[in-house]
Amino acid sequence: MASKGEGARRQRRDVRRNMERVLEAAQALFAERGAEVKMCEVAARAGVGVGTVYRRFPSKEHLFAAVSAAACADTSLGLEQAAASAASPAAKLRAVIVAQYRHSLHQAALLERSAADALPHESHQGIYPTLHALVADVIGAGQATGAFRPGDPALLAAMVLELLGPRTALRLSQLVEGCEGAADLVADFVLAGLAA
Amino acid sequence: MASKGEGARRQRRDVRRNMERVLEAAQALFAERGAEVKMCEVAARAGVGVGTVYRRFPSKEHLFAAVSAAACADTSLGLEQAAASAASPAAKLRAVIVAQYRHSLHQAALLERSAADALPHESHQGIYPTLHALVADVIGAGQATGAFRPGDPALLAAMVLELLGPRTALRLSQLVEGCEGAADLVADFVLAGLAA
Amino acid sequence: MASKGEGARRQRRDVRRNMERVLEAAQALFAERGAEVKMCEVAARAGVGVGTVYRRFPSKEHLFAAVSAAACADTSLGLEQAAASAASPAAKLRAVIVAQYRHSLHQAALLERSAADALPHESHQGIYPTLHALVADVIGAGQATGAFRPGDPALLAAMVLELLGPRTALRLSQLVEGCEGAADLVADFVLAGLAA
Amino acid sequence: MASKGEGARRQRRDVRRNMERVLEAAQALFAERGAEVKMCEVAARAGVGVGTVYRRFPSKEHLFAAVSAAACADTSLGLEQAAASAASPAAKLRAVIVAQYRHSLHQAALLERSAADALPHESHQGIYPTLHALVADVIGAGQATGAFRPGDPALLAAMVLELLGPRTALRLSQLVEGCEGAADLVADFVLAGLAA
DNA sequence: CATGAATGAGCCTTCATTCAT
DNA sequence: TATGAATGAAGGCTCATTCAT
Repeated sequence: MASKGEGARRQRRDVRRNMERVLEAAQALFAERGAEVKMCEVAARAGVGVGTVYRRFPSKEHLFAAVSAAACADTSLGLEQAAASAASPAAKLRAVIVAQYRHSLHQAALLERSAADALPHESHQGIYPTLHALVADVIGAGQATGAFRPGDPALLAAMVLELLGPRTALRLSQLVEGCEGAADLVADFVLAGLAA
Repeated sequence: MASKGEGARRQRRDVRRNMERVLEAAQALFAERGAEVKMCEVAARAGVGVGTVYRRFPSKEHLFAAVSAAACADTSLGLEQAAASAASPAAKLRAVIVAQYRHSLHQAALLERSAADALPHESHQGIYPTLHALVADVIGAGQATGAFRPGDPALLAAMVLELLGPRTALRLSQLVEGCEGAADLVADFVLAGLAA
Repeated sequence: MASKGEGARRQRRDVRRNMERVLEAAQALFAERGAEVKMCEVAARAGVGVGTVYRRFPSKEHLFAAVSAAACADTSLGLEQAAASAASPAAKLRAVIVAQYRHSLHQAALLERSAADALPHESHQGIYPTLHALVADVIGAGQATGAFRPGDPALLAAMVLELLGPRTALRLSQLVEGCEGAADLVADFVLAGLAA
Repeated sequence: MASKGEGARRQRRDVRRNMERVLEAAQALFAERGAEVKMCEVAARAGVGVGTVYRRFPSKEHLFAAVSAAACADTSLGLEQAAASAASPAAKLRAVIVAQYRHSLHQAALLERSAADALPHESHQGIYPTLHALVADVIGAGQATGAFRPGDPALLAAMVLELLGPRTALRLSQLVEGCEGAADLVADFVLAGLAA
């Protein structure tokens, strides 16, 4: 009995480990090549059989959604912290941009809005709703302090968000050799564009 | 002889019409749903058989490239004209943005950078090289007149380009109900971001 | 009226010319590459449209059969003449072999027994029945004169025929650089094999 | 653990059985009708889905090559043994002919020279090079002992080979009701044809 | 009659998903 | 529970055949 409990516990640990490896593998591959990766590739990279992948995730779309959601949760947290760590709206905005760029580099394909397309019905919306709300809030706050020029915060935020997509982060980071530089460049531009 | 010439001429007209319908269908479908559309869908939408599509375009990739190239040529022309029609760098930039937004709405998926991915070899690069050069020139000119702040024009142009993608145009246009408004919004933002 | 008659006559001549060109083209292509040639290739080589080919030959199989039959008729004639032109059975046999080899070189794929397979139902049997009868007769005659060893002439002829196929002719001719040499080689061998 | 090992072993046996059935099916169909058989026919005859066929053989050509290679290996072995089992050149030659005829009956289309055509690149050449070398050697040996008449052994062997093709074997065997008789007939003829 | 564009059935191949072991 | 072989629907492409001009 004891040994069976042992075995069960160990097995449960293996199960969790397997699931983690699947998620890691999927995350890496989806980030690299988007939705075109084959399920058996994910399985192979995770070192498990396809069946094991399907045991946890009923379909490719579900796997994609799960990976995507995990990436979002991760990123969301970083964004909140970044926003909280700065005082002025301008500084908050810059911090958010930097945080977003930092996360983007490893998740380009995943964070794309199009990612959500993969699971149209019961899907989550990616980080963009969160990010949009955050940026709009900061812009509103900045307008209240007179630091930013007037205008519909939601609209301005939507525009700023266009500069915060993962592909954008990727491309600009390649031009400046580093995501810090890219984030700074964009932050300068955005702050100038919003300045009163 | 005369009747033969007649027939040939008429036939050639029909053929051209068919080809145009194929291109239109492909353009519409690719723009909507990217490269995932099925060839038989294109054929069906054009009102022809698959064979007819393959008669002009040896493969799906060729069709995609053709549609893409056509869209680019079209857009490029509009961009040149827009740039030429304005005097000051700021006005040029605004005109370019408006022109790009106008074209983007019907070609979202096609103008995407990713479009080029579909035909890796011997493929054209989309309008982005052209657009980038154009914007960088304008920015350089603006810096020369002291209208724009200093900074690497190529880099600044790259950043501005991120706001000129077809998906961006699409999304912002939906928020403001109209591509004119979206283009103005972006132009205001960009000009403010670049102002000296 | 007269001119119409003129036109009709001329037209009929054109028609015949077209048909001949189609047959020539088909003969050349089928001989080179067997049944895998495309109908449009035949048409192109003949300098006509596909429709014209189909006007004369209801299907690819019919065209193949026609070409094949023509080749057979041609060859058959040559074989009869060859047999008639020699006195002794041995000389006849040699003459037949030479004649067959001469014709084979331009009709390899066509003369194949497999050619008949293409049109299983209403098809002709190629030259092989004719050739077999001819050879069997000659062998029988040779046995009657004591020049050849005894044995079922039909069976011996069947065996000899295996050395007279177009592919065989082709291959041996390539080894000896010339169909004359190949035919002689085979004739020597066959005559020795049949000698009393 | 034990049960897992059991399962794995049993599964591996099933897998092998499936592969064998695929090969058998392919061998039978290719032998009957050449390269024109459809992959789904092979699959159906093997009692599996198409996917299963493609799991082992990346393409139709690969399958064809595999079947062909297997047939060749099989035949080659038999030929070597036949040659080794006889003492005099004449006996060797007869043994080789018999062996070749025996194998041919079930592999007509596969052993054809044309088989190699299916996979132009990296392909094997069928048994014919082997068989040719073998026969040429035997002929050379026979000439050395004075049993066979003089002449280029390679050339003579090429001619003899024309009587050893699978189609020939098939046809002659049908005439004499049995491959033994056919082989004897051919052997008698060949030995007479080569006799000094 | 000639033409060749159009047709579409059918083939090869891929890959998400299932299920026997 | 893990495995990965098996499945088969579906997509890209070809080519014999038809038919409007």
